Amino acid sequence: METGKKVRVRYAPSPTGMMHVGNFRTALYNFLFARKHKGVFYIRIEDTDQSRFVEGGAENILRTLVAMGIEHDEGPFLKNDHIEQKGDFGPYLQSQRLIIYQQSANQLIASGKAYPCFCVPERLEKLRQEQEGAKIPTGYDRLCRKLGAEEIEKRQTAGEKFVVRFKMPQGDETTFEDMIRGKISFQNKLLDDYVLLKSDGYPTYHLANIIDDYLMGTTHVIRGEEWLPSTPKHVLLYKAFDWQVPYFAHLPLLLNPDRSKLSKRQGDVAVEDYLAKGYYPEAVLNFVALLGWNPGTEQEIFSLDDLTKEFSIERIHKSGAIFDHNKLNWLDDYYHKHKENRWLTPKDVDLRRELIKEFIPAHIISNANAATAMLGMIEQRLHGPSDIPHIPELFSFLENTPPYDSTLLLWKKMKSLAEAKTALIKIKEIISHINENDWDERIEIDVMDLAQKYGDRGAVLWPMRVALSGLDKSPGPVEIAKSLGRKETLKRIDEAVAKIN
RNA sequence: GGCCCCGUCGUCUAAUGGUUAGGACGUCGCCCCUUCAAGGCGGCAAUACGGGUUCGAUUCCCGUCGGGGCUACCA
Repeated sequence: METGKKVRVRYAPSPTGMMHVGNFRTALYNFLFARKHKGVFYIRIEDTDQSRFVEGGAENILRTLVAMGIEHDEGPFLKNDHIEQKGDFGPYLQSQRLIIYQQSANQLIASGKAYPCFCVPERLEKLRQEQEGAKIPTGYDRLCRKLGAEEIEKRQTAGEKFVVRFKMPQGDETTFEDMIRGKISFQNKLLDDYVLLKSDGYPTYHLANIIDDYLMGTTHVIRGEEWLPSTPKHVLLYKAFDWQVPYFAHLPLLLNPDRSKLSKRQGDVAVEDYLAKGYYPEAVLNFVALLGWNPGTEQEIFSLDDLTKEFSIERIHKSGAIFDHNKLNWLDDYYHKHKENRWLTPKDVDLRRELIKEFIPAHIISNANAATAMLGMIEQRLHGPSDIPHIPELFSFLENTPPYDSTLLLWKKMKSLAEAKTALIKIKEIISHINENDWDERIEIDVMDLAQKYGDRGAVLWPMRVALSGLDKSPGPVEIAKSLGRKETLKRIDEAVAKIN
């Protein structure tokens, strides 16, 4: 690593809507790297594509970062839902820096390292099709590179639209050192005269990114692997400006189960989606941090502080990692059971519980005790937030007993249904004496007491459970009775008794 | 097609020349037990393939195969 120079890294999202989990991981690793080296972590918004502008996109990203507990030192911040900027290298929104890019592009033209190109999109499209048809590599044919100063001026004054292209040096090769992958080189002759400035006056990513990384003092560029192929273009641009090239680290991609780049279409990809579903931010962060990196120990649970202490760029992997929901669910469940280890979610706030509440039937919600019991029962048996939408199917027996055969009421150690009937009648007798107000506390004591006296607990508990749920597999009978309330419980037992004749 | 990157259980990964190739998730089985779930215990499961280098390769080199990314006036 460079000696003496203070580390400055950034997260530079394009505000196109939601925050992709892969982008979140990039932000997290940058954050961790900065903290680890006592450097600066700043945010820059790369809003140079007018066609992809999304109202509120930048605000949304900032909000998500706050929700995930990732704090930056410089850049845009949200105050009362409005963006304000902090730091000495601003503005941090590229749309506010247009003049800088334009001047830089002109400077490159003046020094002969870039040139205006008047080729219209239609020509470029046709060219590309011809190249594909001829099965030769696609790319700009450098037609406008040959234009003389006179013609350029003539066409510009005539008001012809143009872009500015980089004059790619021919021959030789460009090599750079990636902190994760080592030395990588590309042949210059295979590189395109790519566009720096678009005809609408906005810069492309390549131009704006390099200028800003330089002007904002970026020491290390930590970004996704999808940028690896364009890195030589970036290196050459730095050199054209005679600027020092920063260190690069290209992170392995997050993958779909089929190993393609993690994308919408194959499930949720936005951090906001997971948060909205009731996942704990700690679980998402812990999970994502371990995709492509680990400290080499057998530790699985990491707080943000742990990560800050342990993180090292040397231990980042080279190959992509599949986003496996099973492990995310397991981690989420861990944080659900170990509130004390959560560092972000207020201990008394439980989004997951709020989401489950929405599935409790109206007639139950009016009975506070029953509602609490049902909530607890459902909560305990879910395998993760992804189960929440399936509550209606999973717990449909709470609404209505599914049709079931009376033989299901027969406990495996019983000889005849008459025994089951007797047991049910005894259960009914006992619990019908319980006062509505004492229901919650007495039901368990009385039922278990009866089961104990029977000598064979199953002889009481099995028929009761089936009577209440209509299922061969379900939560315990007492749990269900509490969730159902006194009236419904008695009704279902009566129905079961009536089935046996 | 061209360029670049990658390749340890199904998944996330540990082990960078010498391990019975370790852990976690999932899965399967057992125990517990009123069913299920939970919990406890245990099992199955991997170095892509072929050549080298070496006394010895998961580890270093080459090739093959496989996967992915990029190939825009998007980032």
